[in-house]
Amino acid sequence: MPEARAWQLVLERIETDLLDGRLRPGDRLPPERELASTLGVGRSSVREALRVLEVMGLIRTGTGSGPTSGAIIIATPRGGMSALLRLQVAAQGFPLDDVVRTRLVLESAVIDALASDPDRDTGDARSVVDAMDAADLTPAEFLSLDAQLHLALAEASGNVVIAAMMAGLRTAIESYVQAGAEGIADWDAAAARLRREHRSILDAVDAGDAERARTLIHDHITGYYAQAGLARSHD
Amino acid sequence: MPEARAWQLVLERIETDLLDGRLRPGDRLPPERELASTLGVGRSSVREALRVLEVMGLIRTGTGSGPTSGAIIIATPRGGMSALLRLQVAAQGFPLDDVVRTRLVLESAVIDALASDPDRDTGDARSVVDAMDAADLTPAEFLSLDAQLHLALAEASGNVVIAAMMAGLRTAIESYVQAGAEGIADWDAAAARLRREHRSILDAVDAGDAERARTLIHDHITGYYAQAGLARSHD
DNA sequence: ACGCTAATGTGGTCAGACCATAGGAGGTGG
DNA sequence: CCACCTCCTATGGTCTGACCACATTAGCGT
Repeated sequence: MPEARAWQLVLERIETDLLDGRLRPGDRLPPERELASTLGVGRSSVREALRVLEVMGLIRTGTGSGPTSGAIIIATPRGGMSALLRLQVAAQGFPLDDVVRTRLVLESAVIDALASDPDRDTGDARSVVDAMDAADLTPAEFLSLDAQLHLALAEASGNVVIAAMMAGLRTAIESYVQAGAEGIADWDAAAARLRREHRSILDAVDAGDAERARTLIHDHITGYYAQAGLARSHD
Repeated sequence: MPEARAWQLVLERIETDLLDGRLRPGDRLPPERELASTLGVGRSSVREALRVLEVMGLIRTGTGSGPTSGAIIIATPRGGMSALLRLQVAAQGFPLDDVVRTRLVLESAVIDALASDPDRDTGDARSVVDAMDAADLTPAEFLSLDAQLHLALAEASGNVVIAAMMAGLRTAIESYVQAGAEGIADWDAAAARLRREHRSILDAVDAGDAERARTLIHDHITGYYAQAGLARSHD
């Protein structure tokens, strides 16, 4: 039954080491050659496993010598989630429509949690909104700040899983959002509207009006996708 | 500027081929050796990229000859999402608590969507609930069916992104759920309660009572985690 | 004590070899 | 002509060994 492929063995070993606490964030993995001989597999198999961990955001690899070299546990979930969602959308495993709807669900949850949390800190989000007032922003720059804003809100809600998913969903549809922006006739008017909506949402959140904030964010997102020609016939 | 590492080049090539429609689900990738020579990289670099795609659920590889051999685009997001979330939880990138809260958000959204959809089909979910009535189920079997039930609901809602995320979140905390079950003193009573709650939820959904269904699913999940000793102090 | 240089440790990559497997081609016997 | 068996071929899976690039460190010479 030794069906397990060599690289899976490496992956499993590292996973159990993580679960059992033998490996913790910040730790360095053994050198590839050592891992290979320890586990009785070839170095190429070790590398395949490490590559997976790297793309998933669990490790960072560095050449050379010293404390920053080798494979280090970092556990930054953003990159991995983005890569996964982007590739799945590209491969048509995730319909664009479902991505947008999922974003709507998560965004609503974030806004709801924030508005209901008396200890909320929307300072970062306010800063981004202020930065979006600059008059000479290109659509690309504006949309980049928009992504930052929504991400800042997700982070302020304190749920790293949701924040990672939001970042990933946004990345996955980034090129489509970009393309949609170019199809908007009066960009300045659209941007002005988005600015107003952002402030309204933040005001509702800071006022603790969860219901109003939820409605606003819903309309904000569906409105944009409708205008950019990305939405289907859903609510 | 040829900073890109060889395997990233392979990954990018495949991604752009997907985005441009040169590769579609069901298609076969060129053989590893051919890809390597085409892109001017070594075969091991190609393999590292393919390994990433495989773990993310984009391709399936098969040895031998014929139409089922080679790397085939499949785009089944479940496996990739599960692997990512499981590893991130193991590496402490995702706190268990946030995973549970995210599950709550998604599950509520699923139930809400189902209850509000006049064309809903909860037949699969009903079947699983019926199967859970078997008297001689071990806790492990019972929990496995429970996972199936929640997944069936997610699928019935028609959003594959949410379904994949739910499956992944469940996988990520599977071992903890399992451990929690063993710590429950009166398992039979707990299981009976879960059965009742499942039926109540399905009844509310089929009755189109979204609000009641939402409340029930919330209490269902938080109740279990509280009993299994997995929950923190949140609502 | 300082500064340059060589050695060392590490990931990144490639080339080549071999194995296991699955299908197909082609021969062989009925 | 067909059925079966055998060998060939294409493919992924793995290992080994060899380089390279890079960053640190040890050691040497002044």
